Order: sequence, then structure tokens, then C-alpha cells
Amino acid sequence: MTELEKGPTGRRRGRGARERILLASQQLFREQGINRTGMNELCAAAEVSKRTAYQHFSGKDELVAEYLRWFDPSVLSGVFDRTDLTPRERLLAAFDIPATTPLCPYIGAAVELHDPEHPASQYAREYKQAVAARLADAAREAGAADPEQLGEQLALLIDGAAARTRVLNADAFPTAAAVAAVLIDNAIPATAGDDRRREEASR
Amino acid sequence: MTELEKGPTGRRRGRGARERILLASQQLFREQGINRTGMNELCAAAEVSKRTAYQHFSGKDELVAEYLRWFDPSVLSGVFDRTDLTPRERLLAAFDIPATTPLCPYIGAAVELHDPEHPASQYAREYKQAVAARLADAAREAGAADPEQLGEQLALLIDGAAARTRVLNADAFPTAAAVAAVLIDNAIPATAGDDRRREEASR
DNA sequence: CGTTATGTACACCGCCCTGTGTACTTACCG
DNA sequence: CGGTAAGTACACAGGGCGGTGTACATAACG
Repeated sequence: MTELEKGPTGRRRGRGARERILLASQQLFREQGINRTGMNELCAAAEVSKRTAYQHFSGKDELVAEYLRWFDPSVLSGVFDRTDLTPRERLLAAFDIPATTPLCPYIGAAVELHDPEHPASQYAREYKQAVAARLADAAREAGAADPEQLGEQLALLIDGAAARTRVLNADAFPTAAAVAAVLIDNAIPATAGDDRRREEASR
Repeated sequence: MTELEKGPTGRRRGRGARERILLASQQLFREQGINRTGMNELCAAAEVSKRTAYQHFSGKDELVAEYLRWFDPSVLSGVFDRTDLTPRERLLAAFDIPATTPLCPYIGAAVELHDPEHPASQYAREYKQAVAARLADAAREAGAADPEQLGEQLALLIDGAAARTRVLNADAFPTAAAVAAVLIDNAIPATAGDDRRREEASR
């Protein structure tokens, strides 16, 4: 709509039918869920003909998988590539994104599709493992005694906050961040020059 | 089938059409998800005519809500009413149930229905709050400094383990239990006569 | 006995869903 | 110019869904 200047009935010039589809997926899948969003509705929102959509994606299943692959960069790299933060701050920064980010579509997809073999479910699994691995990397960098364990624990906290936020309709990430702070302080042998304040569960 | 002795075409004598429906719901909703389980299939599994099902429940929505209400006792009271355990052990016992219990249908329902106003979603919310409250009770009994906070934190760990187990297809409750142990030891002023072993929660 | 409550069996409605078939239109590029 | 790639518009098939209507069968009770 913004800069795409379409001919009376002809194809859009703004270039990127595929992108508009994925963009609409992000919005609708989040707002309504995957199963409750039909292809008709989705194509209408993307301002794309249904025929075109099925030329870009073999079916809804593939579209869902691709839709998941699109969040990757914004969430994962956006947090971990901040060199301005100390390792400890970087670990805690993972609990600050939730307001911006759309409440973990990976869990939602895995639950809605309900098939561990579905491409999207497989990717969700890989993604979650990748996040845990990157958390473990940061934990190692921060000098944690058992980085893998801390990474897994922090990943669990993030997932718990996402799930609980969804069910309770109330932000659970502050609670998760408080727990994370305790875990981090307990796992790092007090060598860091960080501001380790001694409250056990500050919010 | 076991003891219900049905007439050739007549109604079952085993008494409890409603119960058979709810029982079949437990099985099918868990195995296939709510949205992917149709009423036809469900009634067939329950060995109940569709007409009867709609005389017991006004619709699928109500059935789903009632289905959630049926797990309550087994999960909630089964764990917290064990007087043979110390308060600390009782807090940790909440992380032992997962193999038996069906991986938190409350989260699944909230995600699948995707409508916070749906009766089942509302009940899921109430249930999650009730669990947190009972955890807080046990935490208070155990002498925690801030029981409400500890209860909320433990509840978050449980939800995180449930979600993560679902996505990764691997039991995440041990990890959650380890975190819980750290939190509990950190929150209780070391007055209890419990077996507080000094592993990672050193200080 | 007859009545009433409960249940079966099964066809059927209307709706929405994913996905395709057909015919037409436009931009681009050699 | 002509061809090709990309897209539109729209109908429609095929299937599953939630839910209902109809006619019949049985058990329990007075």
C-alpha cells in the first residue's frame, strides 16, 4: 500500500509477493493463531491472490514453517550481539524483549500443529535448542561453572515466562528475570566485576 | 466395555454417558489436540451417540471447559495433600508428577482456543493462579521469606518445564526441579531441619 | 399397563477450509 | 515486436467440521 503502485488490475510493482505473505502471516498467526487463520483471509490481508500464494509455497504447512524462520534474526541475534553489555547483562537482556516480541510463536506452533514431525515443529525444536546453546555460550563467557546447565535453565525460564504470560494474560517476564538473576549469581564464582547486588529476588 | 452390559441396541447400563465422554476427551484431546479432534470421532471413542453428547453439553466449547475441570483433583490435590512430606519436599514434589500427568492441558487449551474470553481459557487462568497460590501456601509453611513470590516463581518453572517438554520432546522437569531447589534454599532462611545439601546453592 | 427419561442410529444442513482450474492482464527483456 | 514470467480474479471441488432433526428402542417408575 505504501509504495507499491499497482496497475488497475495488474501485478504489484512494490516487488515482493512472498514477503507480503510472510508479513501478513506474522500478524494474523499471532493475532488469531495458525489454525484459525485461513488461506483466504491471509491472502486478502497480504493483498495477494490465492493462486500466487500457492506458487510461492507448496501449501499451508510449508508457509507456517517459513513463517517461523522469519522471526529468527530479530529475536536471536538482536539480543546476543550486543557487545556493549557485559556477559551477565547479556544473559539478563534476554528477559527484556518480550514486550516487543510476539510471545514466542514457536511454542504456539508446536502446540497448534500438534505433530512433532511437522516441519514447523522440527524447526521450533531446533530454534529452542539454538537459543539454549547461545545462552550457554554467554554463560561460558561470563565464567559460569556449568554453562550448558545454566543455558538450559535460562531457556526454561524464558519458555515458562512466555507460556505463563499467554495463559494468565499478564507479563511473567519480570518474575523470570528475578529467578535468572539468582541463578546467574549462584552459578558464577563471584569473579566478575559486575554489579552483583545481594538481594535474592529483586524485581 | 468392561462392565457395562448394553442391550442389543438400547442404552448402556454401565451408567455414565457424561463420564465416558469426558474420559474420551482426556485421551483424544491429549493425543491429537482439541482442534484436531472432531465431535464425531470423540463420540465414537466414547461409545456414545452424538445426540446424547449434545444433551449433556451445550456444545464443544462447554465440553472443553468441563474437560479441563476434570484434571483438577488428580494434579492439584494429589501433590499438595501429602502430609508425609516436609514442606520443602512438598514444594519439590510438584516437579515429579510430569511423567504421570499429561503435560498440562491448560496451556494447550489456552493456546489452541486462542481466545482469553473462552470459558476454558478463563478456567485455565484460574487454575494456574490456584496452583501458584497453593505453592505459596506451602512456601509459607516452609518458612519462606516471601511466599507469594516463591510460589509464583515455582509455578513459572512448572509451566516452563511443561512448555519446553512439549516443544523439545524431552523431559525438562529435572532441570526445573534443579532450579526450584536453588530457589527454595535461597528463599528459606536456613531454619528448617531439612536435608539441605550444599551443591550448587552455595553461599 | 402407560409415561417419561434416556439413549441410539443416521441422515442431513450450512459453513469454512485447503487447494486447484481457467481465463485474463501486465511488466520486463532480448 | 513477441515471448515469458509473474500476477489477478473468481469459481469450484472435496472434505471435515459443529450441530440438528427424525424416528425408534429401552429401562425405570407409578
